[in-house]
Amino acid sequence: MRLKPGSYLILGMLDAGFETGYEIKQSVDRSTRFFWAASLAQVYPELAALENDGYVNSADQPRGKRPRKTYTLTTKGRTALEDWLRSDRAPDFEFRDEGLLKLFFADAIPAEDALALVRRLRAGAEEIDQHFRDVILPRAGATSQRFRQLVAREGADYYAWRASWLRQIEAELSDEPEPRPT
Amino acid sequence: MRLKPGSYLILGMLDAGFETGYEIKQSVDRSTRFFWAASLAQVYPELAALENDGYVNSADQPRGKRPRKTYTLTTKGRTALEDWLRSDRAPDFEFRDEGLLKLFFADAIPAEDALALVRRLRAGAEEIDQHFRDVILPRAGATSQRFRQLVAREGADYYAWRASWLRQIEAELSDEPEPRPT
DNA sequence: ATACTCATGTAAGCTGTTACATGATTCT
DNA sequence: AGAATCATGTAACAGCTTACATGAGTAT
Repeated sequence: MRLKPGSYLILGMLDAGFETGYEIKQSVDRSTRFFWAASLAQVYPELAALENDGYVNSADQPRGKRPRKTYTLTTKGRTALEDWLRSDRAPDFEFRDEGLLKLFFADAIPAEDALALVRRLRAGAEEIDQHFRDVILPRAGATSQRFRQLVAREGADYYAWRASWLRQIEAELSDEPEPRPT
Repeated sequence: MRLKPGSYLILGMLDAGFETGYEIKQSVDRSTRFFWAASLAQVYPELAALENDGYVNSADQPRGKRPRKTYTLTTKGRTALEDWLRSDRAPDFEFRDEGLLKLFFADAIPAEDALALVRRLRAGAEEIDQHFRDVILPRAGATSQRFRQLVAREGADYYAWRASWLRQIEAELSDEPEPRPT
């Protein structure tokens, strides 16, 4: 099996000490989701495939009567993770940002509607910025993992930058009220 | 049919004056690809579906013996585009950035390998930054579409910001050489 | 001549999503 | 008692990619 970025996400989370599919998904939602998301329906089959190919081992560790399956990296899995981190293959990047797409086409609507669009995008960016400052940064500050903190700061800085960029556009657009017909 | 962001991408490109599937794909590769990409095998069937549902009309306009099919927006299509631009439904955003994912897990490898990773990411960001300055910004400057210029500037500023962010991380990591065993 | 660009499409397959299905444990 | 959280999976479908297939026009 050729491993894809999502596979490495799981190997990395296991290496970081998360043990079950459920925990991995939680951790993803709390940390990597802004640059790499995953759903449970992706995590469970991927764990099974990774076990099948010898990258991870599993053990049944029920809590009471609630079934629970913990996974650990095999040597092969750990090596694969390190090789990926060291490889210089150009990393995938794929951004799908519907907000920017709308902005790109905003010449098609009247200036006041375009201004409203910018306002909505600005509000959205501010909300995420706030979330980073209230939730994600403090949580990252609590770990000792240096790079995890770094990446959290990157996200925070990006959304702060984006919000301020949109505020500026908004100001520019507001300052030139469209010429009203007399 | 429920329209997805990719459908609006096509409606927007037609509205902007691009006429054929081939031209739309070219324009996407030159402009929106950094925040919304599309492949030809996506564009052609989507155009057919949009025509089927009355959002666009097509006409055969061969160039010599080379077949060529041009599309134009119908009133329904133009209205759909405007409604989308005006709607306040929270826009999709999905970032998949393998570089940041690697960085996030970089505590798993020795400091010097992590530094090499940062260097590679920095070089990648600088390359895209350069591409924006050499190719995308000048091209956008040539249009009269204000928002198109704005979005190009956003992309350029983002990659410039990202490159400088990575340069700073690189400097910080370089300044603390790992304690060598005596 | 040869390679590149213009131009349109199909087929097979991979990836990922939402919704479905189930049930135990803990908190209020 | 009821809601939220823990926990694991499957099924159907949506969306997109790569590769295939074809051919005309243009520039070197």
